[in-house]
Amino acid sequence: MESNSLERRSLLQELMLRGIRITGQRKALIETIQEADCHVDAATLLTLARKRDSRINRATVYRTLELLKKLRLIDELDLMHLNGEKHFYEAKTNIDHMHLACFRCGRIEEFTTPLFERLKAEIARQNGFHIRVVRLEVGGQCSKCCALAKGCMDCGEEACCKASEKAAI
Amino acid sequence: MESNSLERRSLLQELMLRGIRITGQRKALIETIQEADCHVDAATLLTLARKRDSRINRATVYRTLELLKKLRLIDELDLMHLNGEKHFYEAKTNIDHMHLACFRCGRIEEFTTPLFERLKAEIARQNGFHIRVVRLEVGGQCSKCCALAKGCMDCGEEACCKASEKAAI
DNA sequence: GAGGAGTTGCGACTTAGTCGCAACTAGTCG
DNA sequence: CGACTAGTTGCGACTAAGTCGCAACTCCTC
Repeated sequence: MESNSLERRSLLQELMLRGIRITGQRKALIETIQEADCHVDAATLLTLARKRDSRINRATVYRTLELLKKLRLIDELDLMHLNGEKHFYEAKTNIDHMHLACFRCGRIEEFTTPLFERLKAEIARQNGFHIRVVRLEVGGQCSKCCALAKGCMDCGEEACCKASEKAAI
Repeated sequence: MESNSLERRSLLQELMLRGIRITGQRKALIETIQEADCHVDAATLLTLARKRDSRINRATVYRTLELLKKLRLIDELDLMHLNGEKHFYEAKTNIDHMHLACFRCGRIEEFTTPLFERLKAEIARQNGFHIRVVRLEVGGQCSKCCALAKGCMDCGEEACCKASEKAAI
């Protein structure tokens, strides 16, 4: 049975299943990541998690993120450096998805298509590569901004969104 | 006519065509990027470029990379943070390609397939998104390392490469 | 060859992320 | 229950990537 919506797993449960020690700090951090409505960076995560457990230290944030990354429970993103050099984190979803970052309004869209899975399969097959993590990030201009600007910001005057429509046929 | 090999353009020529001033520093940096046989990070780029023009300053490296990125003449990569937090740069190719980073031996493979272009087209069409940059990075274990290790490092004892083969059918 | 817009070097600064070590604690075992 | 200990944390100092303002310089045009 397939679902089109992205499901995120319960990180805490996964940790316990793997026999990893649950500390107050880890609990607070994980809950913060899971209940955040958007992608959080390390600094924001620290601030938010401190509301749950004021003891949390910056080093613990990085160490916990490292742990969760290694266990493949979270994904690390750059979001095309829309907001400087920081990294963003999100709980992994049942199927991989890509991120579309609008350089104009800064909005991040998540998108998934069966083609992505097919592409991954082809990568694995053609290169004999065992895939552990995939990161597909797209930067450009979202549909709303294209409509607003009647074309694309970075191409100057030209209505280059039309070109991309053509290319999509 | 399609070619399967990745062609990189002459960055210097592109700059001139766009009426951008060619300075000694920019020339040295661009030549360094184009003649590097692998992906270079900012610090390495500085060191290498100084062999051509000793005046070059660190700030100029970052400013030039920024310029080339904005003009879409180079791509910026993380290579899955295989080597810490630095970014890597390469001259854009005629068709987009993805990077496969082996967590075991550290090798970077470049890979291209028509499926990637189809995926980009689908992203553009389904979301009305005008794509400016795409970055697809894959981390895992390359075929050589899978063969050597008779399975996959990060899955422990299990021969998880077989699982990925199965998934690729 | 002169003029000026654009570029650069310098150096101080910011911010992300790391590390060693002593103190603490979650979970286990008796 | 209470003690034990491997694993985790806080602290604080550190590294490394990247940025910025400003004065000096230089590429390009005329």
